[in-house]
Amino acid sequence: MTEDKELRYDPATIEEKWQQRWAADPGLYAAEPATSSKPKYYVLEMLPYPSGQLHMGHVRNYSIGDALARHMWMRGYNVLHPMGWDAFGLPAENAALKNNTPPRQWTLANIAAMKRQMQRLGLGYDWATEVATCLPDYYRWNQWFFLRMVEKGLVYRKKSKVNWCPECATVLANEQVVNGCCWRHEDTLVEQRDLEQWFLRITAYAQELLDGLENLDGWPEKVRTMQRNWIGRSQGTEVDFGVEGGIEKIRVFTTRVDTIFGATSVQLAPEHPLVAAFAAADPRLKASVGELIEEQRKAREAGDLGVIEKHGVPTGRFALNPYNGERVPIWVANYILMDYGTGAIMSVPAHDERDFEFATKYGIEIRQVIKPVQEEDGAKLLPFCSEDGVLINSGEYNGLTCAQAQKLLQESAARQGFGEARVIFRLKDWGVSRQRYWGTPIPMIHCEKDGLVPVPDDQLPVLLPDTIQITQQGGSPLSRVPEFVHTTCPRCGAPARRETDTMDTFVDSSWYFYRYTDARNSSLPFDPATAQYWFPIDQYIGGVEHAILHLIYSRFWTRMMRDLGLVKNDEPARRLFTQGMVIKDGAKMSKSKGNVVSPDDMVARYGADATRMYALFAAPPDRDLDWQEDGVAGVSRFLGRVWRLAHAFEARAIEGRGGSVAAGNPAELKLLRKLHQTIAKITHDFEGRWHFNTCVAAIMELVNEIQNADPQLASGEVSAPVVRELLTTLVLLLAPFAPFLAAELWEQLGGHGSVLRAPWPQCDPALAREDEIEIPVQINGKLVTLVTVAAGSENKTMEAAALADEKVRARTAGKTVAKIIVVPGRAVNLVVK
RNA sequence: GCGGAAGUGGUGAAAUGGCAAACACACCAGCCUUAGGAGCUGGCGCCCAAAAGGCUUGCGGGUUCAAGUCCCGCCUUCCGCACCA
Repeated sequence: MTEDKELRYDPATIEEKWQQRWAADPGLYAAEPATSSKPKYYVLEMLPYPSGQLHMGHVRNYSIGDALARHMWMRGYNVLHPMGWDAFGLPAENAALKNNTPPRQWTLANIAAMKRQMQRLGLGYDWATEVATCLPDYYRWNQWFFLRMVEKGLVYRKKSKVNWCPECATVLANEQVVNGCCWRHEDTLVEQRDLEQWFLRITAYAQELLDGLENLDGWPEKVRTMQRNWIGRSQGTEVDFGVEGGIEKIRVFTTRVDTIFGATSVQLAPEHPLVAAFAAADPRLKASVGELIEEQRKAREAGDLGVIEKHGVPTGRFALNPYNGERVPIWVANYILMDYGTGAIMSVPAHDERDFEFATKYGIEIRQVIKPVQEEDGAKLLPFCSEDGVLINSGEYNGLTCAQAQKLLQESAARQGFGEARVIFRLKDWGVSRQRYWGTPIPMIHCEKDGLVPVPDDQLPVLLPDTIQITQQGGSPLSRVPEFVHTTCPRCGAPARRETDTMDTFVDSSWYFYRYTDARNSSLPFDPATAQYWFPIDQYIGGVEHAILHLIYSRFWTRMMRDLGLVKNDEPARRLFTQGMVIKDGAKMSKSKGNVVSPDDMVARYGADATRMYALFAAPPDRDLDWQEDGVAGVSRFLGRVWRLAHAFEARAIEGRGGSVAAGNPAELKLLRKLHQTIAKITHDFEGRWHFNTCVAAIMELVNEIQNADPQLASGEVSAPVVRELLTTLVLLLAPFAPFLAAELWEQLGGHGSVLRAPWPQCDPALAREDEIEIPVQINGKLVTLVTVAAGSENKTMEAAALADEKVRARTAGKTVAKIIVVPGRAVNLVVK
């Protein structure tokens, strides 16, 4: 192939040209209305936070989604492929402080910059449905949903613990607490404060969210497991212990009521209300409890520093076991959590590891009440925590199995009114209050006379005031905007105050994908019929870091909307794909490590096609991807080869237009066979395996093969129609991965219309089929030689060919062939003695 | 500690239980030259001077005619969860 200036692959020029063409044709990536006769396909990538810069993780995420969307378009689907911005959140306020730029302005500028980057990458989104969650058009529906949930009893207010930085005088999110200190004031310890917070009753759906996971077989097992653990269903019994010399009861939760005759103490969480009551009359107890609370607080802040040493104090009071009246001491312990179960347990050291540890430390009696079914000699007997045993030392329950005893003890408690069977969840209600400016105002009004009054629908949206000075002062910034705060009570008309907290930004992302289906609706969040057409999402793609929060909130929100009659589906997404991280030099890209690769840089050096294609080629999409710039250069060189190949034979390809494609000689057959094998491979991968790395490799193999046949293509041995078929099909196969180059070559080869609407090539199995195959011959499982037989040969033929081989004969001479295994079309193995 | 994923050349990786290392990157040798981040040809797991041959998918067992792939045990790395009663 001769080198020529005009023949040099110049991605910048090509990509610039097509970016402009696509921008001028907004219908290209637009979905058809629900009346379309085509089958629908909704492919969605998680919307980004508009930080102002795409990172490589985004590029990878969107390259996967875009390849899929383009493929589905070519397969004739009505594709919805939208994009938007998760545009509320604290960084905008921090930027405002730092640069004195209003959050709104900062955010919108970032959105514009990132949108440009996406367009530069050639991502095929329908920008007509673009959503930015910080705009009133969007967040008014957050408020609308909030009001609907108020009506349904799914919203309530309660005091709750929050992270509080005394220096900033504001609430911090958990992720803003670093080593127990404020992220902006490294020497300032974060306090736990009780604040009135708004909660959404996600726990009302706990069981349903758990059950729904069973049917989500299009989701990774990993994500389902994480959600199952997060929801944390636990089945057990609540039992009331009496307090000696008092009328109070201590309600404990236990999953092992069968061990209750082994309860030798009752343990209370340091923040249990009864502890405060006991401590009121006992200054020493009060001081000790203060320590326990402090230990728990530290452990909570330390996060993953591990389990703290168990520590407790006796209260000097006694509890009464309701089953037998036994008197056991009441302790307060730092390993009991107030916000799980009832904040109190019965401690059974013989059959619980933690209780065992505690009782050993403090010399509390350890009384065995379960005898293992199989006694193992030598094994340490206690604590014995399995349920595989029978009861002893348990009065009338002796001899029962654990399961039998649990049932009878529950029934007995219910009958006598001191307990009942209970299911509890680890999942807690969703605290959505944020004392921040840049979020959705919570649409409630505080009236002295009427209390909490919802803002009427016709007064929505409650607009976020634009003119606000962001400062480091404490409390909700909105509380310092008088014109926002002062209003009148919708009920009585008296002067009243608006709620000044804003909503957690996870509210925004819980339902944004519904808005895409009807993004400009001004009377409802979206049209239910349109949503019903598009939902559930056929393929959702994003990082596994959202496995819990975003994806569980979304599942909750969908069910909540279902109960409002807005949607019919229970689940938002049929299939979920979690792509791997992009790493460099073995570590996650981060500013502090200085190993960040900028997408702009890659695009400027190698072009968008090469950058995207490398992101798909370097690893299977679900695995972590190690970014190596040499690899991008390699993909760019490959695209250059495609470019030159197409140009070298452009004239012949055009000449071949309309001619009949047939394999008239061995050279043509060889090329067409490879072509159809490649079609089959890539088509198959799009149907589920998604190994786009091997798809790109297959295209490279095809190009290598065509290039090797360069002389035959040039000489005319390969006919013009076959040349055309090879090149145009190559372009079609490339289109989901390198859309710019594909569009350019499609045009140059005289393809009709947009390559995006060209039909995806069909594999002709007859052409793809090899007529001769090489099969391995093994002796006792070890490879000896390869023999060539006709494809589809009988076992007998394969066996004969193997036995006729010289090497085989040499090695079997004088020995007995005991057995011959023929794997049809695959292998022959001789068992020789 | 519990749960999950993974461990294959110098590197990224490939391989429906049937030829381990496809496709690339890097490297080496050569060619070409308009000297480019270009193109072309060839080589490239390990042992052996080479050939012949042998060895090789974290380690150890097993199943099988046949194991990177299935089973059991162990080691390492990464990711979740972690006093949840």
